[in-house]
Amino acid sequence: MDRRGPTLEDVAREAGVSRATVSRVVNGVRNVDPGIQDLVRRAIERTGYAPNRAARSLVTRRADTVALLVSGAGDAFAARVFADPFFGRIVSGAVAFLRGRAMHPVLMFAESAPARQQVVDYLRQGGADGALVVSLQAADPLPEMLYAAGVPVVLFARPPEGLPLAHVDLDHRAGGRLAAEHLLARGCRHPATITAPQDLPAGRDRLAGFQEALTRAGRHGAPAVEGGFTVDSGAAAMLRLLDGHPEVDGVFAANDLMAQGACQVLSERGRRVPEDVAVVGFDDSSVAVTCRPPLTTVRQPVEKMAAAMAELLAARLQGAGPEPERLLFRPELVVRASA
Amino acid sequence: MDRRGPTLEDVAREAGVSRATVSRVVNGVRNVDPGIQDLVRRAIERTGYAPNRAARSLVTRRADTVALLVSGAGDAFAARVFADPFFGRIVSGAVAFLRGRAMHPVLMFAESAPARQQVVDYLRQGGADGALVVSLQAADPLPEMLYAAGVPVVLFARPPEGLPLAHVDLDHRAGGRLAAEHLLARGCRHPATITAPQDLPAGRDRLAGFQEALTRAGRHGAPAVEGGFTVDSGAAAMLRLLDGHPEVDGVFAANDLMAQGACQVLSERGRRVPEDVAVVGFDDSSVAVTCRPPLTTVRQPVEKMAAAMAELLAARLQGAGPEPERLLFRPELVVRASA
DNA sequence: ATGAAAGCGCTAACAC
DNA sequence: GTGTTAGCGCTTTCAT
Repeated sequence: MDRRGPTLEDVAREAGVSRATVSRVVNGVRNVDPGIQDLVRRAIERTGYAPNRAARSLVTRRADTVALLVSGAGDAFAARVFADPFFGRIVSGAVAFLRGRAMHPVLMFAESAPARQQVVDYLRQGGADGALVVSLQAADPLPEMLYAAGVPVVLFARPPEGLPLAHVDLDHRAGGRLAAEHLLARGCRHPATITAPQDLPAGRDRLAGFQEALTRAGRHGAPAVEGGFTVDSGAAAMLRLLDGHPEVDGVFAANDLMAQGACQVLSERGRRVPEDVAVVGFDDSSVAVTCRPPLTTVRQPVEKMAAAMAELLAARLQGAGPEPERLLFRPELVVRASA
Repeated sequence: MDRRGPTLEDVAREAGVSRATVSRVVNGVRNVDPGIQDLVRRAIERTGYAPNRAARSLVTRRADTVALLVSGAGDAFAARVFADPFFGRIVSGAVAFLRGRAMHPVLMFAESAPARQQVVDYLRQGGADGALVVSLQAADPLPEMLYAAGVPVVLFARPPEGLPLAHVDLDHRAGGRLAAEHLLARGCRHPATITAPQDLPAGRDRLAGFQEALTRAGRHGAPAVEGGFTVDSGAAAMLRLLDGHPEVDGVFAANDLMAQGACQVLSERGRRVPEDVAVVGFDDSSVAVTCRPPLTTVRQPVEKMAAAMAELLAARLQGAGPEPERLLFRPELVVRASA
């Protein structure tokens, strides 16, 4: 268990120079004679030297690590997160940016009060220099905790009211409009919607945008049933919609999983998609492709957004002004078979 | 950006004791007067002290962090990983064990050569004390690299030939047998299989177990087509099976995604599942539930296995003998509608 | 039971 | 261009 390896001192001795010189070579500082650089590099090779992170970060006050926090609640939280390709896209985007910046991305989960506390402690103790956080619940205490701890943070989605935190977000309202406009353009006369949980600002915005576009087209009061982002909740909502409004010929589901649930119910009830009822999803997740029929859906530029988060954080860590920034992204419609 | 907080020294001054005493309180060492403990705790409260990880780990030579490495290759690797609930279960299991052990789990991806190198460096530099690794490709260089770097490692699945690394694994052969026996018990007379990639030991074992059970029952030479773990590959394999062996009335797919693909093709070809063709999957992933019909499938006790991995690693870090251990787990059959 | 003091391995002034 | 040196904040003997 004694993994103590060679130190700078050892390399210095081996190369016949001082610790400082080796340090300069390791950190790529100029002002080192090319010949000596070579000497040192060979000594590093021979000794198998690897710098000690702890020692380095003790003096630089940086961990060169950023935490990617996925926050939410509930049992089997990780299982749910991993069932949703959405997070994969966020991770891909963030990781892509951080690599090459010599910043190690580490993913952590904050699914319960103790887990949250551990994560906050980890950051307060300097385990990472800052955090990118993706929050799944409306009233998530994590952003506030991180803010209070003075940890540099960038959020995916709007921060809770009153918290001045940097963030990136989608123009959800525009997304809702996109869906409505597409359904109308296809000739739907009785559009309805399966909404996201309405305690989420994003959920309210998608609904508002949808209604706004309908209103603008002279249609009022489209039926709306609230779902819970899962396939089952989408199926249940579709059943209620069908029972209460059998004339429905177009449905906007606030995410793809619910859209899939809706499609299943429709097909069980003998309604063809899209001929009898057109369905539009949201997210362009992988189920949009595997769903039968493949889903027409509103796509968020998630990777770009995640990369932007990472960039915002990096800038902040470099000492850019502390004013929290905000970046808003535009959704686009991906047309497939379902609408 | 200067997040320098209060130090042990500050707390000591505030409490009117020495650094050493504060350190003892923080680390829960006995032999500290209860009155003084209180004093110190209050001082910590007042100052908002948080120990500095770097300083601590510099002296203890431990990061109190373990890396959860997901290794594989390809574009949008993270996206693929996040589409598969399997990883969620691994993460859940490992995280559940590590919490409460005061070990921070950090998830990292090694999807390309540079990423692999970064991850290995991170560990060599003491960013984490050890690694739990889940490898997705047959010839993954990561385990070997970690072994060479002297990093304590526990693998999910069998290590490459000749590498003496601790690991947990499923008895895949038993899984294949379970599937075959179930199909036979249902009365299938013409069972076939869609296999996992045969360069994976697990893939070979599942097939071998399947064939073994059939042979034992007096049935030889069941048709087998190799798939690639995806829905599409399962669909393609099912097509080939149907074309070459129209009499097939039972299919064992080596994972649930392929089973789903098979079900889709069967239904498109007018075969009812399970009446005309029974289908058994593998993994008991979330698609097993959402699939129509829901899949009968071979379940791995993934959470238990992951927790065991973490436990093995923890033991190793505590200085347990360096002989790599191996733990083999038994699969079980989950019966749903498809077979 | 508590304190004093010696480093852990590294970077960054500061001399030369 | 290179070496010397002073810490970074903490744990841990060793005295007391």
